[in-house]
Amino acid sequence: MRSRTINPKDWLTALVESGVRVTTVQETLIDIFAHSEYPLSAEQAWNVARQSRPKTGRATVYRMVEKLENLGLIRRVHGYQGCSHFVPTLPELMMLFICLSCGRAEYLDSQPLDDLIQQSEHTSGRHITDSRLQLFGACSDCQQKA
Amino acid sequence: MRSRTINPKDWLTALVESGVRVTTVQETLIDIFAHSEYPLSAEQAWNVARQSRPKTGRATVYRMVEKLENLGLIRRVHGYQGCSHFVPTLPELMMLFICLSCGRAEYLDSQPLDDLIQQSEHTSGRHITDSRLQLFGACSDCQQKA
DNA sequence: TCCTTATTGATACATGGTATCAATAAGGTA
DNA sequence: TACCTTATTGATACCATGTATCAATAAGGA
Repeated sequence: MRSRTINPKDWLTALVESGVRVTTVQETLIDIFAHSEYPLSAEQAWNVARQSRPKTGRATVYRMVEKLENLGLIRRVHGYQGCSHFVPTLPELMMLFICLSCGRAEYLDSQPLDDLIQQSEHTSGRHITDSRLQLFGACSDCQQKA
Repeated sequence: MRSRTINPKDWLTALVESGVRVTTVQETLIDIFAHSEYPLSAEQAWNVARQSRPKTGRATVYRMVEKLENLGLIRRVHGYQGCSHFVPTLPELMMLFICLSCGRAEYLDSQPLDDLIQQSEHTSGRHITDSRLQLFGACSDCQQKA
C-alpha cells in the first residue's frame, strides 16, 4: 500500500524552476524529507541536518520547510503530536494514514472519497477546493502484533 | 445542512459528571463556545470572556479548552489559520466544512464516508480508530455571491 | 576571476501555550 | 447560616515554537 515514488532530483528541479538558487542546505533538507518514513517537524529536520552539516541555521530550516510546503513537495500532518510535522507529497492525491503505534505514515488511495466529495458538491451548492483527510489507527503490521 | 442541536446545559452536566465543581468561568466559556458560529481559539475565547467577565485569567481559559476537548464537547479544527481553533462537537459523528470566504463552520453528514472507511479496513488489515476529515471551500451562500 | 545579489546563520524577538502558587470560592457539613 | 476543606482561579514567570533582522557568505552569470 506504501508505494512511494519520490525522487529528490525532481524536488531540486521544482525548486530551481521556482526561481531560487541551489544550495547545499536545500539538498540536505530535501534528502532528509524525501527519505523519512516518519512525519518530521522543522525542529527534527534541523537536528538531523546538523548531523551532516553542523552549522545549519534553525531559521534556514524553517524557511526551507515553508518553501517546500508552498511548492507542494511536502504536506502537513494534522496529528496527535501537533500539527507541525510533514511528509513528502505523493504525485497523486492521496489520503494519509498515521499509525498510532509505530508512527509511520502510509498513503491511501482517495479516489472513492474524491468521487464522494464531488457528488456532494452537486447537491449542496458548496464548492470544495481543498481537503484535510487523515485516518489514525494501527497499521496491519502493528495490528498483527497486538 | 447546519442543524446544530447544542445545549449548554448538557455541557454543564457533562462537566459535573466528570467530577469538577461548577464555576462561573465554566458557564461563561461553555456559552461562548456553544454559541459561536465560527471556530474559536483559546485566545479568542479569552478575549470574548473578558467582555462579560474582565478578571478571567488566560491560563484558566486554556485549561477549560483542554477540558472541553478531552470531554469531547469541542473539537479541534485543522485549518489554514492554524490548528488551534475549536468548534462544538455534534452528537453525531460529522465531517467539518470550513468556508474560506466567510469562515463559518458547517457540519456534513459523514455516513457515506464512514461506510467507505469501514470497507477499507476489511481489505487492508488496518484498524482505524480516529479520523480527521475536513473540507475547505466556499459555502453555498458565498458561492452564489461570487 | 570578479561582482551582484539571493541565501544563510546568529541573534533577538514575538506568539502560543504551560507550570507555579497564593488567593478565592464551591459546596458539603454542623 | 456560618464554617471548613479543597478544587479552581488568576497573576506571574516560564518554556517552546516559530519569525524578523541583518551582516556574512556563497551562487552563478559576466
